[in-house]
Amino acid sequence: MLSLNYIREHQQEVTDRLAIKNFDGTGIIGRIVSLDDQRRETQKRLDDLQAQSNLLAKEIGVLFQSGKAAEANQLKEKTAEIKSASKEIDAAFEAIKKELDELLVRVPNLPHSTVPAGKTPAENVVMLQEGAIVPVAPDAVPHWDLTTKYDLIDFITGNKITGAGFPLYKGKGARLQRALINFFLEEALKEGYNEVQPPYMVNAASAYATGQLPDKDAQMYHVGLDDLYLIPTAEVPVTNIYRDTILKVQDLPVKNVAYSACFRREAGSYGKDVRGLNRLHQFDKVEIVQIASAEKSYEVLEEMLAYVTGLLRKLELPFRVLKLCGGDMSFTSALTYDMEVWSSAQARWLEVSSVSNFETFQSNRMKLRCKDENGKMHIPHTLNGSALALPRIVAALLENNQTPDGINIPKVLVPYTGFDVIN
RNA sequence: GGAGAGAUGGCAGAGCGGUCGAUUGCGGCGGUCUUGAAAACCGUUGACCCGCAAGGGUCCGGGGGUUCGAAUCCCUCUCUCUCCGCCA
Repeated sequence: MLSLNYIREHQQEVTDRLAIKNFDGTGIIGRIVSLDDQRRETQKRLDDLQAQSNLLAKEIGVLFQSGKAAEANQLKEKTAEIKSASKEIDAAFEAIKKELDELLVRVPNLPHSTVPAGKTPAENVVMLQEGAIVPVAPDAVPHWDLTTKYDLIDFITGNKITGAGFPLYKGKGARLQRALINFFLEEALKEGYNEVQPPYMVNAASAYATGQLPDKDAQMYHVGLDDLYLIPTAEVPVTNIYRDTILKVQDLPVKNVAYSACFRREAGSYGKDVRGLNRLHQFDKVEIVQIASAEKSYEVLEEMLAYVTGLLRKLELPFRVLKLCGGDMSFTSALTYDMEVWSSAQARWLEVSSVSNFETFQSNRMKLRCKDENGKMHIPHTLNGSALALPRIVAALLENNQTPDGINIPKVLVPYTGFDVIN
């Protein structure tokens, strides 16, 4: 979330920048500032009463100990008055704080100054496009036919076991998944990331901290009996490692990588978007997460971007990099790059990665801070990116590499798959 | 799932109704000594909120209660440990 002080001191700027994200902040920002004014004033009154009461309690203690019970009892009456007065003010104080918190967590992050305005994905800016988009043979088929032809993925049985969006990977399909996960993890290790295996369910506090709650609660699966959420991405548990912690500034940047299954309800999706592997309720992803100093975070973002595009090159996939426009950015992000690969048989771009800088938005929510050599506190920036999400990579690999004799596996993956062709 | 014990500062660990934000040890930081280091010795060392400051307030797992006053008493939740049961 945004810091209250920043909102107070830059009301107009905040409202203007939120507008780039298509968020109308005119009402809510004013309300937040006025609530904060009330909060400060109420707290002052409460603190003063409390100070009086503390003083009296001490006096009473001294009187009792020196045997002056009558005087002590006289003072007690005074404290009763203070008590009932502070009770009322305290109730008001709590109500103010509650409303303030509820509003504050609903304000999106501010977009970086370079974020282009725009309302729809069509207004995202193409930063880079690489790899030849070679037209495939006229008889090329989309991946959902290839997975059936080579018995790689059984959507029907997945449907029976669970429902739509929960595919069953089989044989070389399953092995290809495992190979990709290993490849992505090994590459991240070479890049200096520390591997972690996080829980796949998180509590509400964690989901709030990274910004999935309260904004996107309908996107997550919720386990009602235990009040836990299935993770929509490893970002949630991995970033929450650092919730309520104080890092040393010299330990930055912190670089973690995690493989996890991801679960998303994807309510409202339909049509060609959900065909085959294009959009699933359960999918696999390797996620990189960094915590960096405010000064370095945009360098780190570029470095993460370069790392992800490097993976796509190694997989020999044509790709492009988009800088998201305000309207297409997530609630939490200050700047996001999306990576898309070309899916030849569908003749469309598929998003396979999204790398973002959240600046202090998540750090503020989760009370993540770092201390410098002089003991001064700073708020570090959090960043993350998919490196990479599997299903659409698989879709593109299958479609782009299909030949009449089978599907060729990129050289770099062969040590991981143990086979170089699917036929 | 059953029985018991516990949750205090970076860590260990006192405190069990009043001057305790908290003894002490370790660790960290600064210094003395030393050619340098170690050892020894001295000092220092939590976070948050309001305030220009002085200062005030809050925090001893979370929430609630008793009391003039709670780290200390009561209730409740969560978590941890030990034993038993079950089990990948």
